[in-house]
Amino acid sequence: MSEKKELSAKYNPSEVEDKWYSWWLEHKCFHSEPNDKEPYTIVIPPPNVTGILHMGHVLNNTLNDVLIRKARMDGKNACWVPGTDHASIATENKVVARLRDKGISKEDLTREEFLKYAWEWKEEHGGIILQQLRKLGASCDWDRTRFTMEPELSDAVIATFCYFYKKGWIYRGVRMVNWDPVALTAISDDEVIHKDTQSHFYHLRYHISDGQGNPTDKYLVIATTRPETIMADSAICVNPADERYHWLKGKKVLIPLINREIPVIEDSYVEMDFGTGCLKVTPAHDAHDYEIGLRHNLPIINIIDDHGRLTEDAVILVGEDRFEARKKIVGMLQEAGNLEKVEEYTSPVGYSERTDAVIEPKLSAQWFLKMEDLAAMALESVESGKIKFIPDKYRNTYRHWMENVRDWCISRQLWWGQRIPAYYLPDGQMVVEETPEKALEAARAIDPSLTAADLRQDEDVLDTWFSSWLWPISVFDPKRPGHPEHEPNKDLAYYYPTSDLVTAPDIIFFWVARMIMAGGEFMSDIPFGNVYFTGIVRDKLGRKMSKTLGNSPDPLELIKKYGADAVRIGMLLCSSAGNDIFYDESQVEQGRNFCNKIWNSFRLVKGWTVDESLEQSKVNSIAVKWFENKLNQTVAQVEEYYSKFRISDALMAIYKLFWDDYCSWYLEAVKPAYGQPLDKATMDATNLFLEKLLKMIHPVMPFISEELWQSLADRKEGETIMYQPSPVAGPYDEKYIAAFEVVKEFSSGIRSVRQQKNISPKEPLDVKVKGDFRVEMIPALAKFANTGSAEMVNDFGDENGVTISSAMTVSASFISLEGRVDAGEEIAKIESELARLNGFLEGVRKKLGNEAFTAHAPEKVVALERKKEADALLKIENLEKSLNSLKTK
RNA sequence: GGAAGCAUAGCUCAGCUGGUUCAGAGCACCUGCCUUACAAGCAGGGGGUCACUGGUUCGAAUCCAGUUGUUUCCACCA
Repeated sequence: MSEKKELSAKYNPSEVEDKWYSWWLEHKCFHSEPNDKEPYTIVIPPPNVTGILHMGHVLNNTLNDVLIRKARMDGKNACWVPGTDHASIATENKVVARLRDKGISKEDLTREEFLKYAWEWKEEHGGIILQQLRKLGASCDWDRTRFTMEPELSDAVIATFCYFYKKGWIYRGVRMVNWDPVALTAISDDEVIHKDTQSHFYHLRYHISDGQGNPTDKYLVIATTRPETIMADSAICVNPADERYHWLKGKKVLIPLINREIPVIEDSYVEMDFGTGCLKVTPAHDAHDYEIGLRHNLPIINIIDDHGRLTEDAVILVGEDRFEARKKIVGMLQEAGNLEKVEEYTSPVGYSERTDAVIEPKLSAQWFLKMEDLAAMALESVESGKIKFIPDKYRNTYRHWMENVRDWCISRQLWWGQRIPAYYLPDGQMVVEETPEKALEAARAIDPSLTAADLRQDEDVLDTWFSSWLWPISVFDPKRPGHPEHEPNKDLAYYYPTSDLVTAPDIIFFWVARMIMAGGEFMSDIPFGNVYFTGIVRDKLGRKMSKTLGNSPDPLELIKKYGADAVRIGMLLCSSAGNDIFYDESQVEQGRNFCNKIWNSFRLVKGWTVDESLEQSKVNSIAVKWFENKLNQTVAQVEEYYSKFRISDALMAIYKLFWDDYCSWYLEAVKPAYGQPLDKATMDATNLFLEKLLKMIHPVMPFISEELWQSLADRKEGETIMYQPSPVAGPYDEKYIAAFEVVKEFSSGIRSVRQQKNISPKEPLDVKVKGDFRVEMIPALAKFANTGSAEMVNDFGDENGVTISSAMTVSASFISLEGRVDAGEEIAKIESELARLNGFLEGVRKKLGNEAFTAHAPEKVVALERKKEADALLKIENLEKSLNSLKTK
């Protein structure tokens, strides 16, 4: 890597990124094996196998990579396990859509044929996202890549199902589920999104029956948004306290159009002041109605099929789509005189998160996992502080959910996923076993005459989260889930529990909580120590990034344009934990500029020559000493930020250290005149500083740091910055740093005077300094501000022969510039400063004069006030002298 | 409807157990500069009643209450 090449004035990331990523892979830099070091483990939140990298992934994986690279440099055995999720609904949808394009309908295929297509498609298109992560610089241990549906992990899922079934926690039940008529599956409550939807409120007349099934003139009015379901009505319900409807007691009414007779019942569920106070009860198509139906033993009449079409049982409009049927039935009701009025109405309607179809409440047989005990344990893990959430506020959300948890519907009516290992005997009995062989064995224990062909396996597959919740365990040892008696293998014993989890808050229940449950159940231990919740990436206007809005940039394009390091910086700069990220390309631009700055600082130093005979100048010695202190101070600060997961603060501290302190002050201080050599001590110090700085930026900017680190010195074969120890914070002298700060401020002040007075930076200025200013710092001031003579004086004023024409103060130091300025202007300036100071002094004195203050406030605070008073007095005194000397001129 | 969080410069956010880190940072902005590392740069500069109203306190951006705005989560009325 040491070929001498002219370095370009601009950093070119694309040249170095691929080079180093392949180099890292070649040298197995990302691979981890258990050893005697402390492990640091992260499992990736597995992206959908068919997913494409978006900005959310960029944020999440950048944070993961920063943590893992930092841990690696801190000497831990860092292991980041990558992988993908089979995402049953999303993937099956994609496969179905793909087949449709080919003119093939899922219904025409057998399960086996469909799965063959799905696997083919997965092999072809799956895992693209993992390739994309490499572009970002993710240092995953690719040898450990897992897929939630690979055979071993599927076995783990099946074993887990059997385990809980045998424990009695998995049961089959008829429940009102959220049916997605497009995906043709039930989805969990959490996957339903309620959106306010503009619809209509139809007021319908139900005539009272004469007892013979004939309508009378009397009628009641119900209000509904779903008139197409009236054929499924089982009753009309009113509140027993509603006096308006007491006359209805014991009456029967007729369903319009089909004239079926249904009873009027009473239930306090009905709100008297909502709608008309009469509710049509449709147990098959509404969750609440179902509950009422159960209470009152009402028949369940299902008139909507899986596709959302009306069935034979509807009597009318058979075969029509539910929304078509709604339109038509409204016309029919109107014609029949049953439509009293129609109101505009906005109500929340459930949509499928995956397909955006309107959810149809549907009664069906589903599998459930009891949550009570699992949730109690998972809640305790967080409440007790064993697992920390960052930011802490998510504990509230978590607690609320855990205390109100409902049983988990784990079955999905899909093919892509782990098929439920329940086998039905011809007589309807059921056995649950891990393999068909074991199932047959169990079945034969019931009926010895049975053969494999007699058993019918359940058609449903398991919810994808039922495999993801095992992830922190199964990626290491898939034999453990479902078999807590199985001795953990070497990997699991070493890497579990993992260290930190970085994920988005919207899957806190889907995934985070359930991993905690699985960990507790199968490992008797938490799955991770810290959970860092990222925000949601939004655009500048605060909108969620989405495909339909087209406001989501393609991360790969960004990487191509700005470089991966720049994209990482851009993402991190605006990401405090748990807050949403307002993404703006200008942040990535800032990242790119930073890369370029680093690059050029390297170019500068690289161009210097050393003259070993040269003594180190005073300026250089000051600069080296100062920067060493400053560096140590910043390292300590950065470590503290990391320990609190304040990644963007850590980055900003490093950014300022590199750019402001190192480039703008340190390098400017030691920079030799053009073509001049540098002394060896300073050169060595500079290289050492650069080396430390590169190590500090490596976790956030892996590529440029490796590139420059490799060219900074001759490296041994296979050496990489990835495994260099993080800089350790040495002691630092805060007073020295503060003294240098005064130099910086005076330098800025003098530059400012130059600009105002149009004095060229090349023209030396004479200055006098008084006060706390450290004499030894004068050479630094001279270099920064180009002072001709700079000397310390005891006092300003004519008696010392010093003419004051411009004065400034920094802390308790004063500086004067001679004969450069208009006296009137200076007088005005000083007078306004005096006024400000006197006001300040007055405030301080008032405070000190307040007995309540001096009596109650801690001594330290009072002392501080007294110091403020003294400092102000000193400043005032000096300014007044300056003023006098100006006025006497 | 229930719960939680947030409100500080044009933007994004720091500001820990009230007091020199108290009004900050980065970006953006304005003014000079193509000064031999970098115009993706350098130097300088302006900008905020800390949402509002009360309270506690010697002292409040910070603690308490209320108001307004906002975000998220949960539940959902047919």
